[in-house]
Amino acid sequence: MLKAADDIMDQEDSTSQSGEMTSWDINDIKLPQDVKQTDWFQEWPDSYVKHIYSSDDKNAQRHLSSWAMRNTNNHNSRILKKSCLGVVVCSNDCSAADGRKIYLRPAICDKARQKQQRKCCPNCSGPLKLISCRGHGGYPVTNFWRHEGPFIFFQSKGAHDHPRPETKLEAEARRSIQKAHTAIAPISPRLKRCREAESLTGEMQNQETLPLFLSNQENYISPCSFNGHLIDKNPQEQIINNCLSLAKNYSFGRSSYLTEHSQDIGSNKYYETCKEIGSREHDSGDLSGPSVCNMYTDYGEPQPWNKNTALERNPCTDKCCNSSALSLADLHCEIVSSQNCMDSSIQHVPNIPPTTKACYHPARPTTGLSGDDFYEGKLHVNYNSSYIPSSFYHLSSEDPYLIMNSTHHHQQPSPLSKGNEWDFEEERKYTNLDYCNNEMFFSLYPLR
DNA sequence: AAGTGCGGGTGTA
DNA sequence: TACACCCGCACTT
Repeated sequence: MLKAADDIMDQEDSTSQSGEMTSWDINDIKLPQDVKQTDWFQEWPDSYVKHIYSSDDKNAQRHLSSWAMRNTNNHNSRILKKSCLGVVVCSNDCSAADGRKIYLRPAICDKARQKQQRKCCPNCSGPLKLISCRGHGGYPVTNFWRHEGPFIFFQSKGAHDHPRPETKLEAEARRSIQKAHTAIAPISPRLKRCREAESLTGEMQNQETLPLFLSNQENYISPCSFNGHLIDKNPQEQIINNCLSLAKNYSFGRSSYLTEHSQDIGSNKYYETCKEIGSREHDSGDLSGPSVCNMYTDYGEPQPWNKNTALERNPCTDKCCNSSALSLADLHCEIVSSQNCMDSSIQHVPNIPPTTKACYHPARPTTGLSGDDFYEGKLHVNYNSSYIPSSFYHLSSEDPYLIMNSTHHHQQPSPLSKGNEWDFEEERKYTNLDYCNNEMFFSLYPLR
């Protein structure tokens, strides 16, 4: 049955994302060698798809997926096989205040997953349950990875029949948040138990429990440096620093503009506004803070469970933008208190509505940020050509991202700018915006 | 602690 | 034979 289904799907899916013929199967003795174009990494591969990634693609190297995939032994050391674990939901089918359901990421480790299912729902404290994936003839969807020369071949079999769990990043982020929160605020044993559950499972994907770490600056009172160096080293500030680090990694680029004008993303208006912001900050002469590059990409096709995807880009044009140059220096933040950091000053930004699909441009160039950086949440630092806060472009509207709500902006001189002057045109040159035109959405949202 | 990859082993169709 | 799945181990994060 599975074989028959696969055969049908293979026939239907004759081309890959980049247009390469996919008349191959992961089990073929010989895979295509004359691949002219590799695919962009797919964060949410679904259905019977095949992709050919460059062996330089870090995400592909690590066989990453935002689905919760566990290793499956297929007794073939040349082909790595992974199967989907599904999604963890609340047995009570509870909803958050905003109506959204709880979709937690199953722990990959068997032991951790068992432990996870003994915990309670972070929303209603009800029991959690694991919805197994049965999208491949009643069995879990399987992903196959095979490294062949300069390429990494990927094949997915089956269509996920369950909602998307939170991403690994989100799960990790919330674990950290929860640890911080737990450390800051003493809690009741019951609440503690639930928070432990949240730490294990990641919290629900809703606006109540995925907080924004950095709030309006008006609320801040005590400063801390934030480029890996804390001014104060007391535990509370350590926690705050962690909190901010997460925000740094996950939230940059979620500017208020982006949030408020998501419908403009990808438009000339968006581009011009971003440019204007850059110019305004330059004019202000405030070059002490970081510059943040917002790059919105959304090349994914609507998914059954969520209509937006991230990290799905076209590689053919990406190279033209991969030398983006921006600087990110110290992030100076001010914090009212640890509690405010975690609670009152925390803000959620609504999901970017489906209107962002308006910027779906399969053949358009995007950023030079690799998906790898998204997963790692680290910076691209290449003083030859780039210095990029790299997690910024993960702007999948599905995810309850953390957004930096910044009303004051700093700007750090680009290593490639002339002296201390902000030269957007120069920046644009280095970032190949002329090539990318307005496909690369570029904004500067320094933080104070 | 959890994630990841590998590989031995078993059960089923 | 192919596939799913369990388990333990080693290594990484």
